[in-house]
Amino acid sequence: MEEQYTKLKLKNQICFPLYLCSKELVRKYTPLLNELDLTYTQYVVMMYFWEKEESSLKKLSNMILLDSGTLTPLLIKLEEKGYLSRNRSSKDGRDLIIKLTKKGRELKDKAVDIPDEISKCLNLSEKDFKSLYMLCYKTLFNLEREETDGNN
Amino acid sequence: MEEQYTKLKLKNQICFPLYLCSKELVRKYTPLLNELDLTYTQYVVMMYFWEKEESSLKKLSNMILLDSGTLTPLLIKLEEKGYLSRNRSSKDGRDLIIKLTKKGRELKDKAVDIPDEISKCLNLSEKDFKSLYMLCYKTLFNLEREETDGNN
DNA sequence: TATAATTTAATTGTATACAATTAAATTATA
DNA sequence: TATAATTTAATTGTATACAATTAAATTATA
Repeated sequence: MEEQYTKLKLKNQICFPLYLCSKELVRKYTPLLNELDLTYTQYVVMMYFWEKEESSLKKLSNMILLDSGTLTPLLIKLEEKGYLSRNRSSKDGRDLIIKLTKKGRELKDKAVDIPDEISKCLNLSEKDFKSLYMLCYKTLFNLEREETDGNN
Repeated sequence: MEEQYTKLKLKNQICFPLYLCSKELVRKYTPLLNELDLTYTQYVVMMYFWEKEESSLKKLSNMILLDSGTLTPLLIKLEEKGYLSRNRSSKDGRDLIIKLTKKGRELKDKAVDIPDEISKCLNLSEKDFKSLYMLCYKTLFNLEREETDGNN
């Protein structure tokens, strides 16, 4: 008859292992990223710019799902480290244009071994890796869809 | 020949969707938990105590993988809200014994619908839910195993 | 048994993360 | 065209999260 509380048990939550997984994985990155003087979120931003070279804050924000409240101070730090530049768009004075600097581009070479190091810690089969990957994106898609869905 | 940087692309990271998934799922909880005057982490702690009624900080810490630096201020807040009590163990003065209060126990009834609300947002099939669940715990196990493994 | 080593929680300092608000610039419209 | 609405980034305030350190209590050992 305790049935009504079953769903509240920690072991029945998906959020809990997801949260732990993400948190502990980020923690694995920390010692590797310390050598590049980056935090995990800064690393995500740098990965974005290693691919894109240049982007507005808005585009970055939409891609990595972090708002200006998080990104503005973080980007200022990356600018201070010399990895990025921040300038207003001449076309639209509201937009902030962020560019990878030479120093930022060079950092990529120092980061190149990190994915393999992490893979070793993860120790997942190709099949499991792909399943987890797909399920995360599927879940993310479902969660984001609700956002714009309105109230149905 | 760009091969060496392939693994650094955001779309090839598992950490990134995991991190987004966890973050966005936590964000789904926020409006529901606001009604109970809880944050997500506070909710996790309360779920733990709804099952256990009583625990030391050490046991809680081992279970939810958060250290005293995070938990001490959080538990103080939950104590101030009247959901938990905090007292030193009489057996071992280093241990902190945390107990669910009557008010904390009553909060459980207000939380009982949250799991279903979240399930709706997640919108995963039984099969996908179970896969994601297992993969998260498997990954978590692998990540934690490394911790005690030493350096092999 | 006195001291060293260990264990446990608390504290300190830094870095997100985000809701809510503010400020500036642009676009839409009366 | 002047004003209202919208868009964008920055700011403010609160709450984690964690590494490193400190302080108190207990346990191990010389």
